[in-house]
Amino acid sequence: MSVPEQMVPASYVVLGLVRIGASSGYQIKRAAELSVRFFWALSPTQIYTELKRLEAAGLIRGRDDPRGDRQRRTYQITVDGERALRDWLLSQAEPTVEWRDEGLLKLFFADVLEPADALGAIRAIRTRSDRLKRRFDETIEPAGKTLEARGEHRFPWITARFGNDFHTWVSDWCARLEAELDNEHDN
Amino acid sequence: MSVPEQMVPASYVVLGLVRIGASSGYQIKRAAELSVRFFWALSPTQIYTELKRLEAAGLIRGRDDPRGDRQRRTYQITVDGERALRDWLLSQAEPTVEWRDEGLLKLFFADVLEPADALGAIRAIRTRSDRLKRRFDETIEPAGKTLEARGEHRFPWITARFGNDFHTWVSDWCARLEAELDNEHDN
DNA sequence: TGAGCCATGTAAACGGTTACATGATTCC
DNA sequence: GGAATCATGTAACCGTTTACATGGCTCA
Repeated sequence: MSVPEQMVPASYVVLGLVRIGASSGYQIKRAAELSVRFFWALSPTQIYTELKRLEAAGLIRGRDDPRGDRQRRTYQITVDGERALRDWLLSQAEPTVEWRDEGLLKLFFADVLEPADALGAIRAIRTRSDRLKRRFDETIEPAGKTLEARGEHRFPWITARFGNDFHTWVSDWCARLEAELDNEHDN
Repeated sequence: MSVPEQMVPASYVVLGLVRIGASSGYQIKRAAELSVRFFWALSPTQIYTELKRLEAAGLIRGRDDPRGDRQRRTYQITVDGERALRDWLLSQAEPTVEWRDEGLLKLFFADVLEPADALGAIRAIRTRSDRLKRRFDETIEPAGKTLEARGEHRFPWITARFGNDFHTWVSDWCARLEAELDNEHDN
């Protein structure tokens, strides 16, 4: 207990998902897929190693909880874990952000291309956001809404709305730029 | 030449920046800081190793070009390099995107906090975007505008406007949400 | 009976960052 | 004379992904 342990944001994702009800590694994997994966991706490998580290640090407590002959280990957050989660949530340092977008990279270098192909670079970003927006409409927002309707948590839905609104905004921004450049070409 | 070599997006950033006029590693570092760094960060280490790899692959050609006694190596893109850059720009695969945002993560878990502290999580995202928007206003957009005014490239400016508009949008989205939640609290 | 999901991991590789080192030039 | 900038790198580490492996359960 009170083992300091180096915590990275991914640690808090796993800790937080255990806190709000995902008890096994597999459940965390599925919950992440329906929620945080668009602004913090987690691989199964990472989830299982993080669970072991959190348990060693005393922030979660695990027990073997098989379903028939199928092995399973479930976890719950400890008092130390609650405190660690709150401390992180309340920490005043500017939250880190990292964005790696091949689409914007291609847009940046689009001067190298013919005008028609440069337009393709914009369209690629728009198409991608349209696809991702559909994911938010069809699965991520409904999942958040269900939680909210059950009176459990509201911020998962709010965050899903952010993702949805963001992709709508990107799509519109691209459409406006395409129209602008199209117009030039016609003159 | 025509060495296939494994190219990652970072390779194309370096190749592209050489293409549009940054000739030495240090110049690439500075150019990246004023342009692509917000949607694809590059460390100096990466730049110098990437330059060597690109040269070994025949995509750029380098020569020692010291300034006085101060060493310097400058590069220019080759015909193979031009083709590799165009092939990447024209590739039809959906452009990759990766977003890791500690701010949205904290928002997602904000149910754990008191309403007043949850509001702090939103404000943190807004404050960060306000700061980044200032960076776009003060340095990144002007740098792109200068290029455009000189009739060299227009897409660096367009991309800078995307970044600027994006942070404006995020800030507004957060302000609306804060107002919404504030209103609840008053009732 | 076989596909798909539930469930948990290990080993190796990968892309990228941090810390550090060196030395010249410019400009106040 | 000293700080800031120009200029290039190496070694070690870090977080994450990919590929792979194992096996049980569910349901058409």
